Amino acid sequence: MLVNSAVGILEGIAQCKRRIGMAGYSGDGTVGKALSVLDQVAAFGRPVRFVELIDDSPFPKATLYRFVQSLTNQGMLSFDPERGTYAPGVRLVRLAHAAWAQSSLAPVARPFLDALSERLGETIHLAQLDHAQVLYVDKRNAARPLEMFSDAGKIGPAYCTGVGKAMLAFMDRATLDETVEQQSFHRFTDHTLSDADALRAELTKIRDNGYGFDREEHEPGIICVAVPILSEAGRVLGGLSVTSSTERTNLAGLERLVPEIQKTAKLIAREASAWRFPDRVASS
Amino acid sequence: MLVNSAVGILEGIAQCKRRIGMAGYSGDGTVGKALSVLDQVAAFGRPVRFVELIDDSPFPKATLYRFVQSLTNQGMLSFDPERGTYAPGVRLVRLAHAAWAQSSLAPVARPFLDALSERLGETIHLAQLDHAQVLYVDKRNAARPLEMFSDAGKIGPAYCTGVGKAMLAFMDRATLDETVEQQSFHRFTDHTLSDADALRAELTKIRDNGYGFDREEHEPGIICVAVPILSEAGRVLGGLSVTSSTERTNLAGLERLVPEIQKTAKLIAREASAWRFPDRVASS
DNA sequence: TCAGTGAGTTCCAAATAGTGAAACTCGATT
DNA sequence: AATCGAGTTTCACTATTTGGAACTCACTGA
Repeated sequence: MLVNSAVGILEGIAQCKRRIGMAGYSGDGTVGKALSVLDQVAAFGRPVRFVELIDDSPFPKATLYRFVQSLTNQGMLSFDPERGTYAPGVRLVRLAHAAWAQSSLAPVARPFLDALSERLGETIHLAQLDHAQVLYVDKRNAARPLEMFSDAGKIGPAYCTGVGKAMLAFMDRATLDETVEQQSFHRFTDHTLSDADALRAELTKIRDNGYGFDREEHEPGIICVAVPILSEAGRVLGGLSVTSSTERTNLAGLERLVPEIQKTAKLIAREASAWRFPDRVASS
Repeated sequence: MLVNSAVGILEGIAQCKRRIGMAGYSGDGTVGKALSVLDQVAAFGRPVRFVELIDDSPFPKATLYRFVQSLTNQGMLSFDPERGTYAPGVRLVRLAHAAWAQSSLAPVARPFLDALSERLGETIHLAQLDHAQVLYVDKRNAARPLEMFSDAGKIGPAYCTGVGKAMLAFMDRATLDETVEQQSFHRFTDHTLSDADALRAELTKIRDNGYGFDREEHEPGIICVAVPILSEAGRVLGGLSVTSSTERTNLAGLERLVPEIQKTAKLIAREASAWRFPDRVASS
């Protein structure tokens, strides 16, 4: 299921480009621009030369050069002097540790995922939305124990994954519109929903049912069922999915797991809202 | 061993502040300033309110406010509207995945760590230097399989950990001086080396031996033996350590493992150079 | 050996974007 | 109703960023 994530990344870039192309990107001044360079480097998936960056950058040479310098000084990029290449820097790993521990559902959800995994014996994904993409923050694999960053941090398209659609289905209207706008609708398989209308129709069904499927939409032979993780107020916190293959089961088989999955999603949601950091002693 | 890392972080902040205090910090313009805010948020270790940030920030309210806004828009910080708190954002997790895969020793070292772990049955750490601190990029735990970001991304002090000292011992003179300069020499235990001279003497011994110990210097009862991972040119790529407790073994016991550990370090180094791994992890 | 090329780096005047004191909003507290 | 403090916005001032252009340097091929 995650095999195609490289494609997902490429789409991500394509999307970025489009946005950049038109009317000035992100909009957060110098900081936003510099961070877009970080993304660009990360998206290459391999150490990258300065020229490669300049080739499709909205910034003029000198400007890009200074960004890259700054980011390197800051440890956000690491520079290989022998090859003259840049890669995302280790400082990010330190920061991500904090992010994962504080801003992701993963630490809270861990025991529940463990339990669900043990009971179902299938591959489980815990995901959140990062911009318009699905970001996998934890995973349980039937076969082998999870592997560090190799799984967490991966991204995938929102419009054609179970978790993606489950999360989209429960978003508020404004955010949804914005997010749908940014989907690439690349046709991974014959079953991929290929336009916004088809997606919206599907989302309506998912909202009604409370769960949704991935019907080999991302990868042939791979199916999954997913539910949203919702806060008490109804805000989308993340998504939870169980993945299998058409060889091992079918949609009906997955559907039978829904109550179990929903129960886990509820437990995670409850724990997430309960998991308040010690409130500061009111000094007044 | 990692329990005290919060203290390490706090020291890190203290160091930063000192540098900021004098002659304008990092020096990378707006980008550097904004990133220092990111660090500040991450260092709290919990979601943090705007006031808490302003309390010890070198920036005026409005300026800090804009930074926080930009970072939040960019997904580098996530904002909890219910609580009014900021935490490092999930975008970092995505970026770190790329960093970990491309700029760290971890992917390359994985099979060797697995093998060593299986053979020794003790806790193993793989670390690199990030600025003046030890950054753990992978870990094997005797008891349970490693856990995602919960371990990778943690940081610790360089002057009182096995891996830290092993790496320092083999650094070139200039970088070493600079790095020693930045150590806090906080006394975690009675055994902690508490000044630069003691550290330098210890480093000389480690350089001569080719390996070094942590003699309960960071945490009472916790001992470890560590070796550097050196490129063919003799540059420090990282460090590898085996940790245990005084209850289970002693320094002599750990010392017997050295050949095994060194062999693994060599294998990792060879594989890393084969991958033509970037020489320097941190900035120049 | 010497132009030619292209990656990477530096320069500087013009323009933009960042700065920060102060004022304002809004909700909670007295 | 008045006070307080967190968070947000404003705006004149100015420091920073911008980006075209020129430069260095290593490499290539005649």
